[in-house]
Amino acid sequence: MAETARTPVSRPRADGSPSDGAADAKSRYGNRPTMKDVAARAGVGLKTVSRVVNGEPGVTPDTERRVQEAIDALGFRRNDSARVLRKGRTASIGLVLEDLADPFYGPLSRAVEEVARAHGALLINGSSAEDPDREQELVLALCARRVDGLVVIPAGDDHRYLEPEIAAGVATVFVDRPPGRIDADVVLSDSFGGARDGVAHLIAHGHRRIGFIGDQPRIHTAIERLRGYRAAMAEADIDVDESWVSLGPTGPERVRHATEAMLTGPAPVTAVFAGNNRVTVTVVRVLAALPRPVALVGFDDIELADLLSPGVTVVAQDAAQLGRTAAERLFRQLDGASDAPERIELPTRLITRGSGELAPAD
Amino acid sequence: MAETARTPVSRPRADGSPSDGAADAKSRYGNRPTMKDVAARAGVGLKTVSRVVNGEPGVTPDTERRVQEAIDALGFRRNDSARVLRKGRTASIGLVLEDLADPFYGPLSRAVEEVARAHGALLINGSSAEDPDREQELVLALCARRVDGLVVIPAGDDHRYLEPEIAAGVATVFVDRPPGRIDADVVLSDSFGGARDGVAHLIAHGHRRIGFIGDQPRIHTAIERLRGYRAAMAEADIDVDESWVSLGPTGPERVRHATEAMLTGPAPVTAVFAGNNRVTVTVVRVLAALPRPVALVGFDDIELADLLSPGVTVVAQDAAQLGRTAAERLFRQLDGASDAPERIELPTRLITRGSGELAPAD
DNA sequence: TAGAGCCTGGACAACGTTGTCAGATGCACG
DNA sequence: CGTGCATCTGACAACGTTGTCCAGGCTCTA
Repeated sequence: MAETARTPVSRPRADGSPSDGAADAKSRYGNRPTMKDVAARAGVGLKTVSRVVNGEPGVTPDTERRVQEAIDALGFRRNDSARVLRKGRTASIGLVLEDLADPFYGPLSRAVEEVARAHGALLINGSSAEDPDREQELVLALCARRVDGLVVIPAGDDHRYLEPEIAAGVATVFVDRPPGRIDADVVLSDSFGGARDGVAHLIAHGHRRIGFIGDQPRIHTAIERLRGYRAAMAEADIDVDESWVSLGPTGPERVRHATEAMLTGPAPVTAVFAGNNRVTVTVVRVLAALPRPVALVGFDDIELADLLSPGVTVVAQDAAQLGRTAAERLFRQLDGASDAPERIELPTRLITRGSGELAPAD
Repeated sequence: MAETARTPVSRPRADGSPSDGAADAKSRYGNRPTMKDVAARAGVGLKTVSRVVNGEPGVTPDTERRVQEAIDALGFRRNDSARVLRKGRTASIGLVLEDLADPFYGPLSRAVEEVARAHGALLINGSSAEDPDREQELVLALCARRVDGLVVIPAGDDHRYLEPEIAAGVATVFVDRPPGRIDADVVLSDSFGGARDGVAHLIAHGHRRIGFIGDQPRIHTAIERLRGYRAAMAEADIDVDESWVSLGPTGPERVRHATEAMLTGPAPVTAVFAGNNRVTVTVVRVLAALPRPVALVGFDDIELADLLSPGVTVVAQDAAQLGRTAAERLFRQLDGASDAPERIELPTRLITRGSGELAPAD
């Protein structure tokens, strides 16, 4: 399976230097040349090299050429760590999300990256795996790196640990879910409204026994979407049988069981509202194996939803727009705007494809 | 759409300090406390604070408590930029890929992150958008940050620009595609073998006129998969009509036209081999609209492929394993291993779901 | 009780860069 | 030929941290 190439290549450490015991800082980046080295080689002062490297004015073309030659000859590259220490801005921002492998976060992450790039900043990101402790650990690690700003999709519900950081000037924007116990900018999708519209859509197609399967109640969007569900039901004067509602982890097993339970319970549902993309995927699988059709509306769009039969009707949110909006807000903070924290809510969009328009089976 | 919260919050810069003209370094991180400040407040020496912060031995419990109190009171957080400068290791690695929003790269990126996390490193990533210049720009920016190592999914085909960096000790591993004109570790999927198997599968089901739609010929995997296609055809003694082969950008329009062209050409194909996930999705859409069934095997698995009718038969590669292997190899380099560069090729897996087992329509 | 040895704590330099400021150089002009 | 000015250059300190090394106080034993 694994074939080894033959050609050897020059490696660092290949010389006789002691492998690790190097005491004080020497030969640490494999002896990278510094501006001092460049200056010595070019026969100029340190600051002149700095000027050339940073394109500052006040260097004669001839001097500049000499410096440039020395840079090329030595393979010099400016050490941005030192630069950061001196200048105080790192030109990097941190993104903490739940799981990079979740297709919902790919476009969001990419959008944040694009905005960062437009502002000349790099993106450092990490996944919290929906674990509040890990979220905090990650956020604080990013703060220690002195990222200029943070975009956070919170896993926890208490962000007071961020207060000293924000006070110290770390720009912070929350996305997808609001922060807990602190006041900060946040960009959300309209979970409540989206869920209410989706459920109302099912009701409009004749359903009255409608199930709701959502994420863990710890998570803000789960609660909001459930609230939307209840609002739609109440508006239609339908009493919600609590066996129709299930919140919990979004792993396939739990969702499968929950779905099957409400399909076979005392008051079996004729339609299901799925609380997010992961739930939707599992519910689609369960429903596909059933003899009778059950209507479905899912929160979040999913790829290929249009090609299933029936196509999956969804309440779509624009992940890229969420990321873009948050990042832009972040850079506005960094550019010195000191508006009061704002809560921005983006609308959702109902996309009908068939599964939500099925009539009740009974 | 956007409702504004009322509550104001303490902002940095809210004080009377001049907004920007601050000359030399002062009040840059919003006046973050340093170890010196902590030391002064606790009435101890600078180094003692350092010891407490880093959990080094040699501090009496009483002193430690005093220091810890000062830290909490001031909201001190160690400045890792300075630490990096002093220590020479940044405990961060860079990941350059094509597009974070592509579902193929989500799990890969996540796997790299997990390995990095296990080694106490942060992940900085960026998208090259399949542009060689942008790849180089990103890679060099990461090198300037002094990342300890790089995982690169190359967009370009000449990586000599990395030679000085590698020589200077930046660990480097390429993934998914091999580097150009330099020798370095690389972790690949077996594109050739996978494509050959997939096409052979179609041939085994009676197809002889088989189309191949792939990515741009600049991209290594596209070439390898095409080579696999040709190998399978040759093994079955089938002459390839060049109208059956199409390489190019993987946007929906191009792929749609290419597919339609080979379905209606002089020697219309009865089956299509799709060169990657994006191509597959578009081809599925085109084929779904056709009256007669056309067989399809795609490279890369896609979500919900099992729920389409017919299910989509694919040659699956394990993106997470790709990322994990590369990252582990990277950290082995960082731990001082100085093996010769290796080329690791991971096997692919044919997953039959229906679309690849359709008989030829004519 | 004196000496040896251990433990704790702190002064200091260094990491590589950039801002400040003063010195050096060259040129034009009187 | 000397002065004044503008331009170019470099010495130096500082950013916040950690490694080295030594001083002082303590305990323990002979």
